[in-house]
Amino acid sequence: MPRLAQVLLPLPLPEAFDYAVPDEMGALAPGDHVAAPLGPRVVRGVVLSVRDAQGVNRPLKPLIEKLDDPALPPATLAFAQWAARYAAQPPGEALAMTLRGLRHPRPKPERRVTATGAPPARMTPARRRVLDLFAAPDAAPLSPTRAAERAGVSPGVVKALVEDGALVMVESPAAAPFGQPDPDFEASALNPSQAAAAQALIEMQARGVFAAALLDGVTGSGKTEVYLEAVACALRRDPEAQVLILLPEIALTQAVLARVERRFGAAPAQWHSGEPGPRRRQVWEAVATGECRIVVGARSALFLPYRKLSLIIVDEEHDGSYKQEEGFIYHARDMAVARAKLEGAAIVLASATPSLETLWNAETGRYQWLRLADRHGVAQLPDITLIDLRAHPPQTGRWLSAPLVQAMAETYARGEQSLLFLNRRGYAPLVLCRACGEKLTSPDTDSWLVEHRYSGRLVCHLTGFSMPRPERCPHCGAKDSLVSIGPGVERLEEEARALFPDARIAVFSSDTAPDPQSARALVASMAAGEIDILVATQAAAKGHNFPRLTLVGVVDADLGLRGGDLRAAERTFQLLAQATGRAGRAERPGRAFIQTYAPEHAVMQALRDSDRDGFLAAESDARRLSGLPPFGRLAALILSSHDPAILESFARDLAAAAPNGDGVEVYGPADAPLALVRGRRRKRFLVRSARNIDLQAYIGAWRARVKTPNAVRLTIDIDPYSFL
DNA sequence: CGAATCGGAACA
DNA sequence: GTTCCGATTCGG
Repeated sequence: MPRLAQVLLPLPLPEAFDYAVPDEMGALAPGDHVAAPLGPRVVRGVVLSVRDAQGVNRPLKPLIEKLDDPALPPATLAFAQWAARYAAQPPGEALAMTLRGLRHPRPKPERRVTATGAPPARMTPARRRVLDLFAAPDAAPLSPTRAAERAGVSPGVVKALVEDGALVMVESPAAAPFGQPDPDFEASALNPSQAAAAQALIEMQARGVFAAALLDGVTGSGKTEVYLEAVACALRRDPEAQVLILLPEIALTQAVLARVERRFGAAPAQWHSGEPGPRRRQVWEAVATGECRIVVGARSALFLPYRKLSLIIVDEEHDGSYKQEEGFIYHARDMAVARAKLEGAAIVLASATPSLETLWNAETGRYQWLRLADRHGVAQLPDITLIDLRAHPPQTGRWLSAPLVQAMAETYARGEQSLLFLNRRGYAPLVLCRACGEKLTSPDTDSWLVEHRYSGRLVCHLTGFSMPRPERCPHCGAKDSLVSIGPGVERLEEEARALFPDARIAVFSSDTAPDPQSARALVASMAAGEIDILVATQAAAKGHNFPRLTLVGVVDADLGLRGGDLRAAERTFQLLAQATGRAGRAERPGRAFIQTYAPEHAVMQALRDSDRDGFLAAESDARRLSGLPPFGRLAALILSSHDPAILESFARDLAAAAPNGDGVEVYGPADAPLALVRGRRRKRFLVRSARNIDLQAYIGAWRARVKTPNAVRLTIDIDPYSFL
């Protein structure tokens, strides 16, 4: 009986394709890679299933060959398909993410030298020192540069010895970019609270089935040590077990990598976009074969082909950068939980400010809730004061109120450090023309141009467009009529300099610290006390310990609350809690001042009282009443087109075609908050449903009722986070 | 995703 | 009538 294979191709096709399996191909199993003909070309595909070709009613093309890449484990394949369905994307898109690491070339073999035993034609002291490196019978080959370094000679000496025949060049496969971890290498001492949490995580894993835990502890409570014990436990329990540690950003990666290496005596594999291609290929293969046991990575590491994934850690689980907003839109934290379920693995979500969704899962008992109460050392939480800007308005063109300036002066006089927090890059968020009132925006886009004084340019933070600050208004041509409206960190720095001319002042934003190295340098200089006043965006809000920092001023606490998306209050609370948490981390007590026009707002009250649980309870009640996540499901449909008329009429057609479903409400179409981006006009629908409704199926049925015109792009965002 | 094909515009 | 280019469609 001829056989037929169902093959998933890593392309945006609506379903898997069937191919005939040539008789001579031999065994073919799900997960195997094959070369399949597609139209005029040959593409890679992955076998989903093989069955007898009975009742096939169309002629099938035969597969070309079986490829010898390591097969995708069943759970990896199942996860890719599940993820695609959840995100309402074609299944091949998820497979494409899984196969991403295979597209890079393997690293070139390393060339190293070793001694042949033959004496060189001529012996010198330098040559002697090189040959001595290989004197021991079990001496390992070294790279030429490393041999020269170790012997303290120039590279030419090594090269000459090779030419002489005393050394020989050997090629060996590139070394793995990770080591084999030893779970007992260097366990850290845990305080009682940490030990109890670690023990709970060990017991959770002992059950050997899917289980989730929330590791909930303020900054400095030592979450990392606790979850590394859980990692050790996973490695110890099963010599083949693999662990994934997910991090929101590359900037954080370095610190965590160092701690993992210290704990297990070996560097973990890294997985993020900054890694060179050949290294990613190596990690991909080692993950698939099971050779690599710990991966520390960004969200895309979730799609790697783990052979035996036993534990997933999601660090800073509340962080918004887990949500991928372009292409394949997904939330890595939520998908990590799904993957753990499919793998029968354990998962630990760690945060000082857990998301409402996670907290709700902890409250309802779906996740085990582990609280780390103790703070490392003697630091205490800062004393928080709300400054009502209606009562203490700064002068025009100034942004710091009198009470905050007073506190800064006291702090400076004591030789202690202040941090001014304003989550706004550049000098001014808006430039407008005094003559004609025109607001300067990016070409074909509604978003304002932000003035950057350091670079002298106007920059669009949305599209990346930038231009020199013009002399004349581009709209009416008036000269010197452009005025900068509102503050950014650069302008705040200017104000701080005017107030404290002798203070050492620095700005910390993604402009002054664009890469991890410069960020580390700034952090080090702050920690060393070389800065008196640091003006910072959220780049500095998390993770750094500044012992001499005793004052945090939040310049515009209301900033995040505007714009009105459903997580605005939650995000503001998380961000400001982290920012104010910077103060007073050592022996000195800290103070935080929060400038706001709405001191009566629940977010501000909760911040003042350090009442996270109270705030979240109130926020959670509000969401329950309105049926928003996590109490209901939410999805966004975003339509965009260069042609406003087609967009308008399609939006109307789509609205009319929305199926009536019990427990589903469709809102829209509405203009997206940024209605025009890069010349494309955008409209949004929002779909809300009860938790028990299959929202993806509803949207699928809806979309099938109307043909999307070619001029319109339709994007589906399940569980939207951004409302732009 | 990428090749093939379609269709309109520009050209001789 | 021919050629060229961008847009659209199709693939098992």
